[in-house]
Amino acid sequence: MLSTYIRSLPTQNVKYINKHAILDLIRFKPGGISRVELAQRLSLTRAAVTPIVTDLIKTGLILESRSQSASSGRPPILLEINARGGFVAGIDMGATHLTILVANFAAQVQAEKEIPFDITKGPDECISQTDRLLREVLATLNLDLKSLSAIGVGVPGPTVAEAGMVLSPPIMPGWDRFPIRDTLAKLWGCPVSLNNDAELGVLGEWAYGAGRGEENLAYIKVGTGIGAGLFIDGQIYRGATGSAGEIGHMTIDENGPLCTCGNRGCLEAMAGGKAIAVKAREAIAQNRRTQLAEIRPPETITALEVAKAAARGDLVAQEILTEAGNQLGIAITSLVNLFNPNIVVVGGGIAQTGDLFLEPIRKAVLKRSLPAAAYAVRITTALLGKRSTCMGAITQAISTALHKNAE
Amino acid sequence: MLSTYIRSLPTQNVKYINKHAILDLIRFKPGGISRVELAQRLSLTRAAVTPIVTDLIKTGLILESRSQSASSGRPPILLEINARGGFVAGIDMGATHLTILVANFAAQVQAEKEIPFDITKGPDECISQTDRLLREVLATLNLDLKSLSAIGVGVPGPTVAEAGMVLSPPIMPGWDRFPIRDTLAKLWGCPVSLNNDAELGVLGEWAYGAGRGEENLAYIKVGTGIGAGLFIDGQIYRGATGSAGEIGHMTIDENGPLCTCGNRGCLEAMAGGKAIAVKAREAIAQNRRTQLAEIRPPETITALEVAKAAARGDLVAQEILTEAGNQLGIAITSLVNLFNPNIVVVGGGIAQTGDLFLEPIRKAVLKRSLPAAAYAVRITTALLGKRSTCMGAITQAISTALHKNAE
DNA sequence: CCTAATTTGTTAAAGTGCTTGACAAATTAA
DNA sequence: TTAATTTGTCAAGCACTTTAACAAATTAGG
Repeated sequence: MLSTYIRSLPTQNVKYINKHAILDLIRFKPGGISRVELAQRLSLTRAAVTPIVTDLIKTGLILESRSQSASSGRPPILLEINARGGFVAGIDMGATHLTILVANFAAQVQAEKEIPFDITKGPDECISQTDRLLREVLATLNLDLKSLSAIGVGVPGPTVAEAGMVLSPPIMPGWDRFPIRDTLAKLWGCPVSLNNDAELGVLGEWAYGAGRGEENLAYIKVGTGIGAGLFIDGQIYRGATGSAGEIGHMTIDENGPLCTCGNRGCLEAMAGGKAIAVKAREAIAQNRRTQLAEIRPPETITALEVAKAAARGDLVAQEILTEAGNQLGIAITSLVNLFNPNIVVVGGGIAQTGDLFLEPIRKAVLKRSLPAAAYAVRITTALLGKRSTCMGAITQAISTALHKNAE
Repeated sequence: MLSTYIRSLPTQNVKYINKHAILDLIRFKPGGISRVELAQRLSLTRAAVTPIVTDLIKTGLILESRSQSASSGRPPILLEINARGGFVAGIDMGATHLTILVANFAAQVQAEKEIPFDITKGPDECISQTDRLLREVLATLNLDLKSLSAIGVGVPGPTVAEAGMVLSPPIMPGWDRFPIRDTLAKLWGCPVSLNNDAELGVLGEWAYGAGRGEENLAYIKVGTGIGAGLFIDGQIYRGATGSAGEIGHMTIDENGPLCTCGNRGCLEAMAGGKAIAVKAREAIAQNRRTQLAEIRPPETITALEVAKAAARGDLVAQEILTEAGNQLGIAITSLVNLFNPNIVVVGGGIAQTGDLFLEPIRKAVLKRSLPAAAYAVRITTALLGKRSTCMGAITQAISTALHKNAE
């Protein structure tokens, strides 16, 4: 039992809670769900579900759709989110790229744009660049800002979601305590939510990706930095100060290379995007035979190009990736031992190389984790690819929009 | 928002839920709590609390007690658990020690006994030994098994709480899938709950120890093995298969000493009780000047004696503990970065050395963790000392007893 | 010492929103 | 066509809350 549910139920809220539970169940059930199934899943009676559903239909949030009857008996009426209810935007402000997605309330992507970006240029320039791109994307759909019901934003730093800002971010100079959410909300005139990119990554993969419906999942974002997002029991887990999942500065080798954080042998300094690029340049300097040597000047080599070369069969590139995968595997082992998740989703540009990168991770976990945890965990690449964070932002935004409209 | 509370509220249950929430709030508020405060904390009205409290008093689960009025106005009537409601037992089956506590429903310890123990002797012998000790403890109180309402048991291995057994435990040969809970429940004729010792450790420290009322806490048990228990949002966090918190086999040094699990440089192999004893023997073999050399034969030196010698000022012993603390610090850093807890409670025999062991841990965390997480986390020794696990078992048992009586 | 102010706890009426049980609707099977 | 089956709706009843008024027990102040 160990209840400790210091949680109560004023009757005022019970319809509210049931209504939102029904709404979420409809949202995250692909292909629609009937009233009967809603009742079963929520331990309610059909009679209790009916008026709530009627209410949601009247508000225009959900729609009825016919279904092919599977068994005998009256065929169920399927319920699904009204895609035409409105639009939301999801924005991924990465370290080196800015991605914006516009989707409808059913999370169907309507338009997408990505441009190079430099988060270190600070709030002023970055925000005006983001503003321009958002307007551009909207223009392609003949929409304007007024047609957006909510916007979700992801940034590569530890966020305080309630305050809408980042706190001492290692790779976002100039952004510390800048009121990001409020500035954007004022600029765009609609509700904005701000979250860490890895946190949104888990949310996206949980809602529409590889971790659909899992109870405990971790999302590892391998980019310039390395971060993890944790999802526990239907919620993003943020920890005491919102910095949970900071896997990037886990010590892998006490005598390893110097990290930007001042310590030695951090995961990020050994297997992050920059580290991979550095290793490629070192290989070239050692005159090793690799396609990467053709890139001129060598300073422009990025981790993504190493990944592409590896996919084409370049042995040196493959070796570099395997090594990085192995080191990431050590960190993920710790995560698996501590968190014991159902699934670990690896995302970020490099992860799209697939098994080449994943196999060393799987091997490390199988070798080092407790058997019970190691056999239970599935390790896969992000189903949403580089869109994980954006889709998480969109999930957030749709949450805001739907639950506001449901009152 | 990000509700995703796929949780519903049939009205049948609402009184049930409020009743149990009130009961738990009374349990875990030291010194009693008034109806008004209950109402405030649960967002209910006083009028809703009154009949529930009346009900609990009638059942004999709680009592009213006068309070000195603090401010003007009618003084509140404080409510507390009826200590005379009954008795429970908490049993800590450790690797080398067996501890049994008997307490009343207010978690006040009535009797305690500890004997040397060897979990590797398997279920048959261990259970009959435990049975004997329990009867002994009860005899000192003039009680018998019939007077116990519930019993909580902790074991040093990964448990499946619902099944009441352990799964592939590394240090419990012969116990794999043995129906521990059901065997004991039949033997003793009362409800038994089975949990991992570190999990019960967090629960104990959260309920009555150093982590009282914290939202996120981790308890690190340093004994023969090293394990962590995680407490999140009012609940023990168990993960997908119940093996969350397995910190003992985190890799600290890829080239370190061989661990019983087959890998190299696991935390347990470097900073666990056995590793500390081995280091002490090595120091003696090197003829270093230490009080530990007086122990004959050297094979009998234990980690606890190293800790005692360190407390008396023995420099070699202090050096060994500092080194272990440093290595534990590396692992705790990973935990802090991943979990971002409010507090980390270090327990187990060695931890009682206090700051000598804790300072290197604090230093490592401050140096290596993200500033936001490092400054937020408090690192302390277990307030309940070696009783943490037993008190967790008692907390469990009282939960079972109270919530069953409340229907 | 007495009254006002304040806070706690109780009670009855009203209201919310569930369940129960009966029934209508829409299909397949025979 | 009828029976069986399953889905969805409706009205009555009921559980449990809130609202609002009041009783109780104290302190503060004249």
